[in-house]
Amino acid sequence: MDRSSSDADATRSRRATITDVAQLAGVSRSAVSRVFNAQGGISAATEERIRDAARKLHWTPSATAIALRSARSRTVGLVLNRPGVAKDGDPELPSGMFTGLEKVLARHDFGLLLHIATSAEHEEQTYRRLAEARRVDGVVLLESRVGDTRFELVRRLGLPAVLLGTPWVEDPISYIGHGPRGAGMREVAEHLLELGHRSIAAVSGPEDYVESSHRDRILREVLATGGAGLVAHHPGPYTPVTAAERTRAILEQHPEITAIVYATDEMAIAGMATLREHGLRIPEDVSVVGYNGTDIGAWYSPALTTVRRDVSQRGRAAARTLLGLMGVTVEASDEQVVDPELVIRASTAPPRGAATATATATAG
Amino acid sequence: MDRSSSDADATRSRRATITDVAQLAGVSRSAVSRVFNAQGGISAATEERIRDAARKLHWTPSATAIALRSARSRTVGLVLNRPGVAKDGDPELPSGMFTGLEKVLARHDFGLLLHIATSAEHEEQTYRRLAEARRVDGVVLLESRVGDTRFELVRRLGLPAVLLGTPWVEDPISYIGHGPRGAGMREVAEHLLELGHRSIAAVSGPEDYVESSHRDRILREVLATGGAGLVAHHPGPYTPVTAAERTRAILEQHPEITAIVYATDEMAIAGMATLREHGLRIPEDVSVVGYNGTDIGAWYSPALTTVRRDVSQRGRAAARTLLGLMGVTVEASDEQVVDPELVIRASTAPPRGAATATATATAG
DNA sequence: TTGAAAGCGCTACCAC
DNA sequence: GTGGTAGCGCTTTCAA
Repeated sequence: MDRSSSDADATRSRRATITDVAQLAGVSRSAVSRVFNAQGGISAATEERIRDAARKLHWTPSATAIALRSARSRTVGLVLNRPGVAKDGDPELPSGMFTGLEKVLARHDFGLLLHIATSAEHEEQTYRRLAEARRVDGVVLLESRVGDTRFELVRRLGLPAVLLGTPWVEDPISYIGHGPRGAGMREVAEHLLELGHRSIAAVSGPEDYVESSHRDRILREVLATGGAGLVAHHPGPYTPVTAAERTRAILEQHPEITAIVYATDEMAIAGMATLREHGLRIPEDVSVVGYNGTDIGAWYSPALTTVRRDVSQRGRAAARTLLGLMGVTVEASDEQVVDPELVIRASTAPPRGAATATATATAG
Repeated sequence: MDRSSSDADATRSRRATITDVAQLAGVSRSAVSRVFNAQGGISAATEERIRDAARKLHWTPSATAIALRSARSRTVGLVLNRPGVAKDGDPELPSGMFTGLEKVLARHDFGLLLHIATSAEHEEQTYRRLAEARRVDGVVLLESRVGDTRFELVRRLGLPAVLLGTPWVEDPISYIGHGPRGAGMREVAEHLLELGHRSIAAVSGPEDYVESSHRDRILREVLATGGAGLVAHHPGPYTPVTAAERTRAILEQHPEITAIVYATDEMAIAGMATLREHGLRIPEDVSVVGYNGTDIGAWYSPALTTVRRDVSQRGRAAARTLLGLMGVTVEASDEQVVDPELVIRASTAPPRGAATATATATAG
């Protein structure tokens, strides 16, 4: 092969760099840089020539070079802890949240790096690696846990972080809390009280999840205030299978309950199947409430009463906060924080033979 | 503030670089580099000193610097097209797939960069940006469409890519196909035929999705072979709401149908609600089949017959292929490709008054 | 077995 | 307004 003729090819195939653009435009590299960083101090004519050259060469500044130069990767990390992956369970990704996060990050030209850890150690190691290799400028923390060591960890690593949830103890970390009103559980409790329920069970999330235990606490408190009791409380993983098991346990130990509150819609659906197996009708014999409805419960029969949250909005808020922490000037948002909303459908009704408290309670 | 004393602080707080490690170990930077790249040619004693120094300084090579130096970012991009985001629908992320992808990528120290586009143009622009800014070394393409322009695009951009699906036309792109057997639809069709169904409807995915149309084609062919007909075919988006609407349309125009095949479990659940509204019982009056069961259908009443696929495995396969394309030596996998599996549950049964073909058909 | 030095693509400081 | 140049943290010849 003729070596000299391949030169042209090489030149053509190699990705353009700022030097190529400068050359084509007949200016220095600094000039090109200035144009693309909107620093001014370049005449309109020159700028035009430079932009032309860049366009012709399909040139865009190399993210990598900029990252090295500025010591910022313009990337945010997200580590999901999904032990289930090991046995190939289906670790549902909180998609609404991703959407919200990504939307805001992309607008500021930040990328979202996704990692999935399969154990606590693996998780910690992942954060450590991301930080030490300087692959990310900050991280989003999900699923706040009791005894969570991640806040301390990211602090030690010097990694800006935002928690989507509420820390288990007072902590200087930035967070998007689940709100003071029990993330909608107050409304759930009041709804059940109004219907006349007095013996209620909860099939909730893991005990060491801050939000889950917060939801339980509010539920218990509000029920107590209304003269009712949370007579059975079964925390556990967010899986339908175990929800079915826990439902069975409740029916054996507390046949008197007239309503069950589940931690997710999927769990509620599994629970309803179990209730049916035991010959119980919904809502005539037992009322059922889900959580975080992705509308799937609406199609169930009976349609599932649930709590709906705008997780996408929470994602957006987290992204804005994190960008701020990383020193990016982010537009002030006039976005209202939307409270969780109780969606009353057909799976809740007054218990059998209850004095219908509804009439009096609803007045007002 | 005493300027000279702050020097020590600065030294301490600044992240360590390879130079710091070299200095502490009393060697040159090249020596450090060689140790961490397992290039050999370094005496055991020196290596020990270097590793000690690195440990003491918490030093890990900067991913950014390596990226610049090697012109590879060790990152893979994934662009999801979810127009629904605009109206804040819930664009479900194929979580199993992510898990599979990430698992293999992480093992090779590759990151997964997630982007969500809200339109075809936005999508194309995203790929372009990722490529031109050299943020990724390759991309994973999802949801193969008829008339898909992405293969051509990534080729022009010089971006290694793997498609999770089958290209709409013969194309040199690497792909993890949906398999020759109709992604499980052959089994669905045979199952319905055996039960004795002859008038069947399909509420399927978008017409321009390759996999969806492939599934429909196989369904139609196998049914025809068995002397049955796909009398109604309603493609559309993967949303429960429209599935309900399409179910209504089918009932009006083709009251004779005895089975409906849905594109997803969620759509099937919405469809079943609609069937019930019309006073039809499942499976006595109409049999229903879902797809891609995330087990949620198992808890429905009646439990939903569906097709189960190991999407996580497909994700792993895609990651391996892509890594190969990017020049990473990836361990040969002995992982078997698992065929989609028909999961027969309670939502399918012989049609009313059908000669039970089951006995004869199943024999063998 | 080890070190010196060039250079990856870019920005920012300092000249002119 | 514009150009020259040092240097971000690393790898990789080439020499010793």
